[in-house]
Parts: sequence; structure tokens; C-alpha cells
Amino acid sequence: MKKNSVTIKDVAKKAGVSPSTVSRVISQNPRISKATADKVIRCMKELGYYPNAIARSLASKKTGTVGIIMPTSSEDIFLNPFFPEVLRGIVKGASQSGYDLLLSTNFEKDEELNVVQNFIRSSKVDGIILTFSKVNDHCIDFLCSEDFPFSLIGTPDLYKERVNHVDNDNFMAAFQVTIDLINSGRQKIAFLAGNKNLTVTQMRLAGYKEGLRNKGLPFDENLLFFGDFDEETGYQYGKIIAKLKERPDALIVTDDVIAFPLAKSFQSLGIKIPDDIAIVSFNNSILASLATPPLTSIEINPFKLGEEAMNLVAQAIEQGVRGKRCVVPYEIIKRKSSL
Amino acid sequence: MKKNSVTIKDVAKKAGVSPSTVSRVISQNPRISKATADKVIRCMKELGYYPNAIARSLASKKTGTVGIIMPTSSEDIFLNPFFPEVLRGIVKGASQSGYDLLLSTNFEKDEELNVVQNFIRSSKVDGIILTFSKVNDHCIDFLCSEDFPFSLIGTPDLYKERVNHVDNDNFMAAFQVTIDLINSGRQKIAFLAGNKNLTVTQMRLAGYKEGLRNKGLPFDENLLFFGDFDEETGYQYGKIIAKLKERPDALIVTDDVIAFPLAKSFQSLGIKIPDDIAIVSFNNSILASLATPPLTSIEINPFKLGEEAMNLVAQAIEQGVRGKRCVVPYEIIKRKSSL
DNA sequence: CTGAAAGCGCTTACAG
DNA sequence: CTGAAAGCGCTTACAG
Repeated sequence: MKKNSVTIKDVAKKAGVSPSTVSRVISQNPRISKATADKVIRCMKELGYYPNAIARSLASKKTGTVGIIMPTSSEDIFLNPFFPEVLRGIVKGASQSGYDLLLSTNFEKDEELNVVQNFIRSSKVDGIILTFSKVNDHCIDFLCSEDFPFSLIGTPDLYKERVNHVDNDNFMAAFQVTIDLINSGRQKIAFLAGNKNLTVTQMRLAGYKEGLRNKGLPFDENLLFFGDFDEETGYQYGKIIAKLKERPDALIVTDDVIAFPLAKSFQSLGIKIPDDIAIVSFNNSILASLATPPLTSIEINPFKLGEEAMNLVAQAIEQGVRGKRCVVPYEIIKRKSSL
Repeated sequence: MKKNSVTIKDVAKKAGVSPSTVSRVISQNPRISKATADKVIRCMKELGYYPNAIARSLASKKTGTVGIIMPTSSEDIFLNPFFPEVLRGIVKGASQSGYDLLLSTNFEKDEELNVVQNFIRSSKVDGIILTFSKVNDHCIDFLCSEDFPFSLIGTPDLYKERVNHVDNDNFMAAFQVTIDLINSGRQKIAFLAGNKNLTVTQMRLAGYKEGLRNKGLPFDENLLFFGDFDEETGYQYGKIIAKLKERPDALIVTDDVIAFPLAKSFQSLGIKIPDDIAIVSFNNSILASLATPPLTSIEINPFKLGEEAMNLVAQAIEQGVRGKRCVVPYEIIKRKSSL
């Protein structure tokens, strides 16, 4: 706050016009004459003038900023490359549409709603991106009730017709993978799902069940497992599944971070992949390609999810778009673990 | 921008005081009587009043926001867990000190300076965190010349006495690891460093050289390699080093992301780890523990680096602190790859 | 195409 | 301990 004391008034004086005119030049109002605009622009340069974003925001009631709500960062959720990739995508979208990005600073659990309310009530943002999708999410309730522009990564369990969201077709992905495994001769397909409260878990589970049904296989609750997205989950279920009396001959895992240590655990117990058990995983992170054997994994394009989420908020802010769904294609990357 | 039309004036009217008084209650000015404060607070609640952050910023010339400069996110740099972890640490620090976080949206290469200048000139932030440390960084030049509050993760190559920064003792870490390898009987220690333009590369290289010197081993330029922080680098150097006529019997690698595929590559070529060649790596990411054999790796505590960086900017902003250096301890996590 | 004026919602010396 | 007034640096109807 020193140099920056060059204001619109200084420019106006130097250019011999009114502050209004300078303002119009800044906002590229087309009704200003070329000659005047040029003169003003020259004066701005000479004075080293830069518009004060805060003042603009206050007067125009637009911040040009989008708030990003991340999961509680006290958890190790960032260890999974999903969120970093989403963030990269958001950054790309923002750099194209010219928005600034305000990061949620919720460190404690379940603080998301507070952050959302704070962002909105203190007028810090024009829109919000929710980077993950919980069942029964109070943030969604709140944002909908305020009709505040936002977009969601994932699929909402409620208000579908009002929530802008971007997602993979997780139902289809799980369905297809299940079918593929059965077609290649597998009979007992287990499913290691993630956190029950995430809508993605529900969608994939539904696709898995439908795949079994479609192929005339029974759904066996004993072959369904839930767990956190971490190494430990993988090791633990590795042991558990290995000891099963009627061991499955295929396993769909909801994340590479789980599948990698799980595969490792299997192998240390003498279980061969894919001969004894095939493994298919989600997210296609670096872990999938580095595993031994490399893991078949579903690329869900988190970068694209982030980019589209940013585009969606922008549309929500600028054009009042609501309830738009955007589907990002997934891709099954076949590797040795399921061949 | 609808409900939010409750302003400080409405509260003042309802409470029968002046706007100035309400303002002082908001900022918890101690010179307000308890009775008045209570009354005002009650009115704020009844009206659902929340202070407008933008207006506060304009009037007070403080934004309460810190800008975070990340590497160009068009690169895959986020794949490395280092930056996500740093970010988590920054978020923790910010949630404690009450700052908001504005994320850089530089997507194209070498745009960092533009982002920094934009943040400052348009008065969007009170301070800045540079999350990485390049040699000859123009951002540092600019920030120093403006005497703008900022902190750096890493060690600056210039202006040390003016730059707040937080870093591991990378010289010592590389030195110690080199010595350890030599003490355990290794004779030819190779070093696979990262990007030459990063100061961390320089520090580790210096430590490595000093380790050799200290033990009376010659520095051999043919055992020094540079590369990007990615999988490909690992595979390529795996092949190259395997083919070397006089192959090293130990290798220090500047990142697990490189070391993991490199180790894999060695093994596919029949080179045994650690028997034929010991490997020590940096960053202790999930890859280090998941590798076969697990990799000895140096935990550099990126979370802590981020947290301290946030504390440092806060001190720079609030107390004018400059040139403070903060060292975050590293820890050598010994695993099978170097035993 | 341009200007004068009011206003965005706060803060902060100054005065009492 | 509290208030009146000026001001932060812009934008935007309104008027011409």
C-alpha cells in the first residue's frame, strides 16, 4: 500500500477526462471513443496505474473470485492424486475465464458448511465449487436455498434438477468393468468400495450390482467391502480376502491407493495376479502403472472434472445456469492385472 | 447479493448507536462498553448481519488474504505429493491465523511474476507465499524491491538477509546420506539430482560433494545426473546407469517418483537392490514404502514447510519481519533399499 | 461519447 | 466510551 496510491483520479486528471471515463476505459466499455481510450491508456501506463480490485468489487458487487471447497485437509486426502489433479483443472479453467480462486481453509472435520457460509455472507466470492459429493450434503442444501451460483464435482443425491454438476458415469464404469470380468471367465467378483457417504461409492456399487444381475450372477454381501482411501485399507483387506474360504477370483477396487498395497499383500501370501484373482481399480494414478503387475485401472480424468466444474460455475455466475449436468468420459486402461 | 443487504447502518439504527460503534464492535475494539457491545451483537444476530469483507478491506487497506504461488500447473508437478502436502500445511496455518488463501492461476509457464504483480498491484493480498525456490527468481527480486511481505519455501540464492524462508537443511541431508552410504561400505556413489534451476538441487549437490570430500572419495562428474521429477526420468536413467561400464554401487535420488521406476528398471535388468546397488531417495512419499524393496527415503516434512511458510508471511505482514530463516528437520527413514 | 453525483459498506482519526 | 464526518477507490444510472 504505497506505490499503489495512483488512483483513477490521478489518471483522469492527467488525461484531462473524468474518472467515469477512465473507469469505462478500464472496463472496456465500447461507448468510449478510440482517441479518448488511447489517451487514457497511455496515461495509465505512464503513471503505473493498476485498478484496485477491492474497490471495483465493492462498487460493482462482483468479486471475480470463485471459492473452492476441498475436503477437510487434516485428512490425508491430498495424498491421493485425485484432488491435486482436480485443482489443476480448476486452475486451468480459472486462468481461461479470468477468475481468481479462493481456497477453503477448513482444517477441522465437517467445517465445510461454515466455510461456504463465510465465503458467501462476507461477499468474498461470486460462486463456489464443491470438489466432492457427500450424501446428504448440507452445503448443497444451503447453496440451493440461497440460489447461490455453484457447481459440484460428482453427482448430487438430491436437487439434481437444480445443481450444476460434473461427473463420470460411475454407474456405467462399474457396470462395464463387472461385465468385462465376467465375460473373461471370472465367476466371483468382489467389490471393495470406498466411503459409504460418498455418492460415487453408491453409483459404483449400483453399477456393480447391475452388472452381476445382467449376467445372472447373485449379489453376495460377503463380497462387498467398504474402507477408507488409504494404504492401510489395502493391506488389511488383502489379508482378509486372502483368508476367505470361498475366495473371489476377481476384485474391483475403488482406488489405486487401496489396490496397490492390496495386490502387494496378495502376492506376499502367494496369491497370483491375475491367475488366482484379477484386479481392476479406479483412478489410474501413477500407482496403477507402477504396480507389479501393472493394474488395470479406470481413468476418470480428474483434471477434466476440475476444468468443467470451473466452467460450470462461471456459467452459473454469468448466465444463471442451474441444474446442468456435464459428463466427463472415463476410460478403462487395461493392464496385466486383469488379463 | 440479496440477503446481504443488511449493513452496518441497519444494525446501528436497530441498536440505537452510530455505525462507528458497530464497526468497533465488529473489530472487537476494547474501548467499547460491555453493555453496548452486547446490545450490538444481539442486534447483529437478530438481523442476520455479517460484515462485508470487501468493504472492510477497502476501508482498512487490509485484505486478510495471502496469495499462494504454485508452479505452473500445466506441468504434472501436482502428481508429486510434495505440493499437495505443502498446500495442506499452508491451509492449516491459515486456518489458525485466520487468513484467506488466494491461489495463483498461472497455467502457462513462467507466468509467476505476472501473477505476483497482479496480486499486489490490484491489492488483492496482504502477503505472498512462494512455494518453490528457483535460482535467479524474478519474483523474489520484485517482492524485495517492493518490500512486500512474503515467505519462500526453500532457500533463496540471493537476498538471504531480506527473505523470510523455510527449508530443510538439504545440504546436511545429502551430506549425511552420502556419508552413511560410504560408511556402510559403498565406494561409488552416484547422484541423480533434479532440475538444475532449483536451489534445492544445488544444496543437495553441494552436500553430496562435501560428503565425498569428507570421506576422501573423488567427485566424478560421470556419476552426476540431472532430470525432471517424473516416472520417465526414472526409467531412462535406470537403463543408462545399468549399462555403465563402471556401475555405481549406490545411488542417491532426489525424489521417490524417480527412484521407484528406476528401481523397477534395475530389477528388470537383473540388478539387485541393495546388493548390487543401494538406493536412497528423498521425500518419503507413499511410493517409497510401496516399492519393492521399500526405499530408504528422507522425510522432508512438506506439511510442516507449508505451515511454517504461512506463519512466516503472517509475521511479515503483522510485524514487518524480514530475512527470518526457519529450518524444518528432515528424517532419514531407513528401509531395505540401502541396508 | 462524456461528466457530475451518488453510492458500494465499511474504518478511522478527530473531537468530546 | 461514543459520534459525526471524511474517505477508501471504484462503478453506474442519469443526464446531456
